[in-house]
Amino acid sequence: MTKDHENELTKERILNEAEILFAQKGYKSVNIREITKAANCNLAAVNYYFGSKKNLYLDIFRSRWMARAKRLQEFFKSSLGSISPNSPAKIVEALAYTFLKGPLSEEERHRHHQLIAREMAQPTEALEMIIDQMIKPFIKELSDMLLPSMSKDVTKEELILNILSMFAIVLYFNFARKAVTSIINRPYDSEFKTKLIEHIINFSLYGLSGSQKEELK
Amino acid sequence: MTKDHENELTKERILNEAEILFAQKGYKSVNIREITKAANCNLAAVNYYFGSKKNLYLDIFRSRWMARAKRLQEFFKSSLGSISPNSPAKIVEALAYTFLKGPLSEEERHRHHQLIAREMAQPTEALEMIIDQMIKPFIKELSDMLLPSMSKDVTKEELILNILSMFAIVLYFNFARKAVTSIINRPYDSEFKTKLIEHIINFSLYGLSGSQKEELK
DNA sequence: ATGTGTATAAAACATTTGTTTAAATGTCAA
DNA sequence: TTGACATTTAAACAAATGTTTTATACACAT
Repeated sequence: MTKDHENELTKERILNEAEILFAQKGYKSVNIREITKAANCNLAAVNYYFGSKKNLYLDIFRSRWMARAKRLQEFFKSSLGSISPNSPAKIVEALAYTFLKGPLSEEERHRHHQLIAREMAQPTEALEMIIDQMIKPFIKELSDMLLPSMSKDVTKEELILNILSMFAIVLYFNFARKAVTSIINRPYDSEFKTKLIEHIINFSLYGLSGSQKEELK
Repeated sequence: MTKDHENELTKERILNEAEILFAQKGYKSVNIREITKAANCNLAAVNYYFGSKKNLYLDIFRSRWMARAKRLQEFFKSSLGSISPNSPAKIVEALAYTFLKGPLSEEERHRHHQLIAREMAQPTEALEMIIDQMIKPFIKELSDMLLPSMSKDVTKEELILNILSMFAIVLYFNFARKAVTSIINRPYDSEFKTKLIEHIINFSLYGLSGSQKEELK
């Protein structure tokens, strides 16, 4: 097949299956034979299309992960509407909804957060790209949105720490599902996720005081 | 050397070096040759003392990680003092201090959280043990401490979610250091950690509202 | 000193794994 | 149909890796 006809079926299948496997098991634990087997193609296809296993991994971040992150940010922005300035409550609600329900399927969301969690635990070139091109700009936007509502003596750095803490929670409940379901002792189903969103919004806005007795606050 | 004399030097050295390497690079990315080289012993020593690489990994959790987790919990409890009941503020302060300063060295703390983060992303037998023997009992204790201060309509499950969110933040700032320092654009030094503790306490207690303008709360 | 069990050492082994090669197959334009 | 190029396939390769084996060194009770 010629390039013109763009039969990328094989290449696409490899990207799809490899992403699933890397998310599930991590880079080192996945071998090319199981990728090509899952993608129903020959062993040599990975090196033929991507040059190396390492580069396939990076390509997944370049072509798949980044696109999805962009989708998430677009979804977040459009779900905020055009009313500006937005209250912190609205922003947090939109964030929690976007990253726990939102445009991604359950499997996609899980994959997305598994991959980024692995990168954060053990950074490769991919992390630098993600931080520079996606995370930093997004945090900048969020900072600008939140800043008008913040107390004067809150520094930019403190604001960023607040944003990171929200993401830390979202990340945790997405990538540590096994631990969460085992500790909470209930399945990670749609009903639980609804409770989770409610919790994350409440905790991000008010912390423990959001659950405390009125007279103690 | 006989068993009586307990020359565990080699075995101990292997445990020490292997833990460092597993924390840094993950199970699959560490090979026995680099462990035994770091521990200054023969290649066969791992299989001689531990039977297999897998079992060495599990032994690290059994003998090292669990002991350290216990140390942390003891430190937390003793830093709370015997005054009971404790306010949520006191509890959160003691938690943040214990897990970000506290009894562990910087390297130990980093290792500790790297290992548990990896287990949560990709559970092995170790995670079940950790959850059953350490995390669940600790969460139970914290729940009992916090419950008296909670609003009547807060369920036990919601309380656990609150506790997990606090740990999610602590975990994140400990295991994702590279990402954090890159985003914040400052080194992960003692000064930063002091700010971090302050932030975690404030965010865990009051969320974003702890940084908002008074008139907007 | 001798024998017994422990510990260390070096080498060998069998798999696994990423990559390369070379041949075969397929596609399409001229 | 033919030639040129893209794709697929099977086989081979070299390096890495967990484990086992066999021999040697060591410590200590008898």
